[in-house]
Amino acid sequence: MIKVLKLNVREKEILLRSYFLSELTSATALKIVDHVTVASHEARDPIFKQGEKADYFYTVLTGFVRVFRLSKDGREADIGIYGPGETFAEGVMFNGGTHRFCAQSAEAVTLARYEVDKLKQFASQDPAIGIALMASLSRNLDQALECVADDRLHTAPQRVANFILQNCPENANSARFRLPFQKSLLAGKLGLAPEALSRAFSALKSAGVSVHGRIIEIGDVNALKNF
Amino acid sequence: MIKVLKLNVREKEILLRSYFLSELTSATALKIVDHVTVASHEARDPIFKQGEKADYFYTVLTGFVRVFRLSKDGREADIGIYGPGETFAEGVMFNGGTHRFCAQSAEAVTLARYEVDKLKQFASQDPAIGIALMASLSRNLDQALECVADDRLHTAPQRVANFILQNCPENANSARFRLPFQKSLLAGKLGLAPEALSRAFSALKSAGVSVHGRIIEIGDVNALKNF
DNA sequence: TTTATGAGTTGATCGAAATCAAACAGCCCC
DNA sequence: GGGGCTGTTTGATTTCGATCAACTCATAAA
Repeated sequence: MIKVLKLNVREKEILLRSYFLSELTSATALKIVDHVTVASHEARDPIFKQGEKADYFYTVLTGFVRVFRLSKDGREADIGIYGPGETFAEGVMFNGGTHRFCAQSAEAVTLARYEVDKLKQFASQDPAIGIALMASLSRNLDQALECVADDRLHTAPQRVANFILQNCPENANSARFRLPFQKSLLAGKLGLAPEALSRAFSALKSAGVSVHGRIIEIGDVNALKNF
Repeated sequence: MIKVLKLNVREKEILLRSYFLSELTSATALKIVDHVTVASHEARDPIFKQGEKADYFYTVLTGFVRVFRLSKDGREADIGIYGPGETFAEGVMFNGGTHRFCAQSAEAVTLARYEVDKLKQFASQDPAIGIALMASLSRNLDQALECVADDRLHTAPQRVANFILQNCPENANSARFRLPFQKSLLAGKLGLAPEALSRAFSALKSAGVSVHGRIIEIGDVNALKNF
């Protein structure tokens, strides 16, 4: 079930700090925010499906969104998980206006929706808007390329180690953090079956990683880097 | 060995028809072309290396370029092969000015080089330039996401079948084309070892595909789609 | 307290592709 | 023609992760 609303104050705050809009002067950002609508989705709602006409692209305000390809035989492959402040599906502004992937709320989410036509119009008037969109596209492109390289070079435990390291403060040698979403979602993001993720965590015990529910504890960050 | 030159007439033609510049009015495109330099590389020359400062991004004029991640232990994973008219490494305009991947000429290539600073300046003055760059980024993003999905959903023979189908005319039921580059390069692009590509071609014989050197013949396009 | 439900783990098996090794084909050069 | 050199193929083996199935654990519902 979707509810569409205008932004409240808190949502506006989040949006202005998002990767996309934070690149802009506040005057410009506010002009865009004025044309944004909010969509709320319950857990596991479809947001859009591949093949559908694309009228919007999105920035996540709260929750996590799973973007995936659905194959002919019904299997799904995740191509990205997007959280608060991240923008997804901006590609539809240039690829003929059709979604090439499916998107689904992993849990209850609120999304800011940008109208494609409106944003195109804005971008054609103000170079700064195009540049901010480029930065967002570029960020997502880098992540996708990183993902391809990671898939092709590293084993399951190594990919999990990488993910953990991305969530550690840079300098400390021991750390602890909480997974922001379900393990099954992380598995998909890393291109693994849930069983493989579980086994990968086991394998990382020897490198000083311990897992209690969603809490990950890292005993020795350097050991993990060399795994 | 690199030689840097100004564009000749033929190269200018190719460049104006490239995915990036063809999005622009010819006046705007010509203004950009005026600031482009040409770099020629022999086969297997490094073009840039990951970690290097990035002063340029590129459009291929002739030949093919291989972009890849080099891992700590010296293995390489391709993240893209770029041919005539395609633009690569535009991401460096926004990711802090450092190359995150290596690029190498697969064979003798000529490249058009755009100065990052100059292009940023142009983009901040003329919205159309930003939009053209976005289209290029968007194209490369789509390809990268497609690649992730393909890797994760399909077996080696299926990925090869997909590649072949992309090179077939849409309607005909039998077709024939010539690989534009070495099989080992194709293997890398598809995330396969050369041996696996070879075996994948063998597996596709049963679907009516025959291979003689670089010539690929497809007997039954529909059979290939259902492989 | 039971029962149900969903997430996660553990075990056993299977399959796809990497790896290692060797044979083979084309091609340029002497 | 013979000798490299490179690219490709074929064969044997191994490894990683998917898959299927059973089981644990926690939480919610009855």
